[in-house]
Amino acid sequence: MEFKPQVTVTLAEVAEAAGVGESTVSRVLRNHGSFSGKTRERVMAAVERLGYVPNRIAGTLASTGSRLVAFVIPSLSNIVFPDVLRGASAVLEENRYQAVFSVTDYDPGKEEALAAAMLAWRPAAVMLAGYEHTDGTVKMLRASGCRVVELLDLDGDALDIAVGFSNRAAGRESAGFLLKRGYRRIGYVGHDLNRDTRAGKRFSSFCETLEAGGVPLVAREILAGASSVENGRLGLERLLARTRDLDAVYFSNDDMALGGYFHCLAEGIAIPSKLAIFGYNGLDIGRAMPQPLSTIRTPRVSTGQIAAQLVVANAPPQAVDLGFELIEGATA
Amino acid sequence: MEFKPQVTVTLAEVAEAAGVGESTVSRVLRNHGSFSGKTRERVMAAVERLGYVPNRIAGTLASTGSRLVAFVIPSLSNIVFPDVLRGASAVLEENRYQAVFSVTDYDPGKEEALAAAMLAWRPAAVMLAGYEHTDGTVKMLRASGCRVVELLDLDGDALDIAVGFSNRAAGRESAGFLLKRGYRRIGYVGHDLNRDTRAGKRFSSFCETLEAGGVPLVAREILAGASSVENGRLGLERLLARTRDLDAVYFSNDDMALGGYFHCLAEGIAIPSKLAIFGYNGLDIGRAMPQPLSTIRTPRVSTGQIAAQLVVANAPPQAVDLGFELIEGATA
DNA sequence: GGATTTTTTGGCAGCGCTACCAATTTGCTG
DNA sequence: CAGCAAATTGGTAGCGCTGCCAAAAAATCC
Repeated sequence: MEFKPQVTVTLAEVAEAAGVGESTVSRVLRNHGSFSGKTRERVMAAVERLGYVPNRIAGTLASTGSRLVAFVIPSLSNIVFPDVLRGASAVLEENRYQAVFSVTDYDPGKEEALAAAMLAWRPAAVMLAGYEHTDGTVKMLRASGCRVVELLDLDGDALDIAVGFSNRAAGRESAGFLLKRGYRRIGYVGHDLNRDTRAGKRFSSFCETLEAGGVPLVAREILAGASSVENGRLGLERLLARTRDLDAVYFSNDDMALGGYFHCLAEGIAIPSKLAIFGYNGLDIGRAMPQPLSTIRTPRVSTGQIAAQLVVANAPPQAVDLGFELIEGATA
Repeated sequence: MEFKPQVTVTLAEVAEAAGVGESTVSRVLRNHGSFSGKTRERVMAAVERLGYVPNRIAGTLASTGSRLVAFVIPSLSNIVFPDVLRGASAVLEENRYQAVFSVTDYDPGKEEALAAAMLAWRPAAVMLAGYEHTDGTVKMLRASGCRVVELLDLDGDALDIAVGFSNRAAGRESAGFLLKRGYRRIGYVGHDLNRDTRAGKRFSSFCETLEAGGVPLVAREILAGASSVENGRLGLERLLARTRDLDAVYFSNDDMALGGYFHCLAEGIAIPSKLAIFGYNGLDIGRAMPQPLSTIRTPRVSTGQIAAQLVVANAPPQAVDLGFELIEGATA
């Protein structure tokens, strides 16, 4: 079946079929400029009859500004990014923008290569996670002249637009909450921090806050892989095997925390009396647990929405703090 | 900062700077055709010096075939689709293809509109979920001449390429498993089936198999919203409130099943002795549960990978059955 | 060394569309 | 009905690149 035909109908053919000029067809189709109702009908009839689909590649090349928005994201496994994409894509679709994406696997070098590939499409904007980019990436983005949006981080200097919240503040508040609740032997279970720099920021400010409170972190278990339920479970198991008497554990993410929760369930460790658990992200899943997860709810979808809105509106450079919400839950 | 400059360096400028012709630069950059090592160096130096980024829009227009792959997916909340994108994007990136996507919210009308918008970019292929498309969508895709890949379903006739597995078979095997285990009062908790037609197919063949086994479905609870942990919990609660003595419940998805599991935990309902739970998808989370979830593991990532590989290789029309795996788990 | 063959190279016509400008038609005013 | 403004319309030059072809340069052969 579908092999090579590719019988492309062009604007010129529509114009001829409708008996009008090319520019008239173009104006009607974009609903831009003026034309009579009768002309409009003739053109639309021809479009319909020929099954014409405008060629946006050609249109973009001929005009200025592309209605493409490029996302260069670290991962699709970490639910954060699909959530951001979801928020953004709804807004973009409404405004007839098109989203393109690629995945860096938290590798700054790959980010640079992919950003370059993206720029080749001359997007209206490039959206990236956070502030940690190679010099090459920064230079390229600066030179490109296209809008740059850095997402989900506010601890640093934005290249252009930034939308998100402070991960440091999130770490700080998490620690403050645990301190306030009276926990004194606190541990940490996390995934690879070198790659996920936002998790790294949360962790370091968490530790600082604990120290400032006179209750430094007792132990940590950092797993090489990605954030996952399985790793959370494994991490807590290892941590507890090594360190006795912990009374609370901070997890780098809700899925990790859920894994820890499962471990406690399986081992009969009472939560929170014997061990408290605190997560990060505020996934829906945490609310459905028998004991709602204590965590920080982050504005993932709205980060995407706001970012997209700013791009569509061609807003001036700015940093938008969407904040986050500490959820007390029942696990800490 | 970044406001309007957009100082675009063009191929012609690079050619001039390198003291060679445009086509020579083009050949060097694409590593296509022949040129001497010395020329190569001169060109690369000029590219470097000017910070030239090729314009793929122009390149695509001038050449034939676009290296863009369009995904028209129902949702980004349902983890299935990020997983598919993940598998596909890795393969596409390796082959210098670019992924573009948009989200239909399980709305066939929106699918048609978005597919049309996608086609305007003249992609090499369009990837869609399943076989249920409007006549308009089908006609458009057929006429477009671009490759069409239908994902995650094999119960129907493919337009061109199909990659996935049979949802009917999955429903059948799930039912067969529960029957074999001796469950006799079986219920169902699911999300909106009109929208998610693949879940609908699983459900109907599940019911047929139960009936064939002489043990028809006892009760069902179908929630309006999307598949989620919260809805699973709520759904099971409602189902049990209405129908007593169920001994097993089939959920439309693992996250729904997890919600059901949480409900049982909270209510002290013993699993599986008092109530068995069976899911669908085989998410990682199911393996980390204190009692591993009984479910069907679907090849989500590899569906994306294979689909992308076939497109990149411009393979002939075919249907690829990736199968699925029934995981016995401990909840049923 | 001259004749061929092979490798490199540059020129230029589009790809399908939009932006700009000028030409034409229509509508109104007095 | 002339006279002018406003609304429509068509022509056409690119947008930046690739593909084709022919010219030029280098390599090979007898």
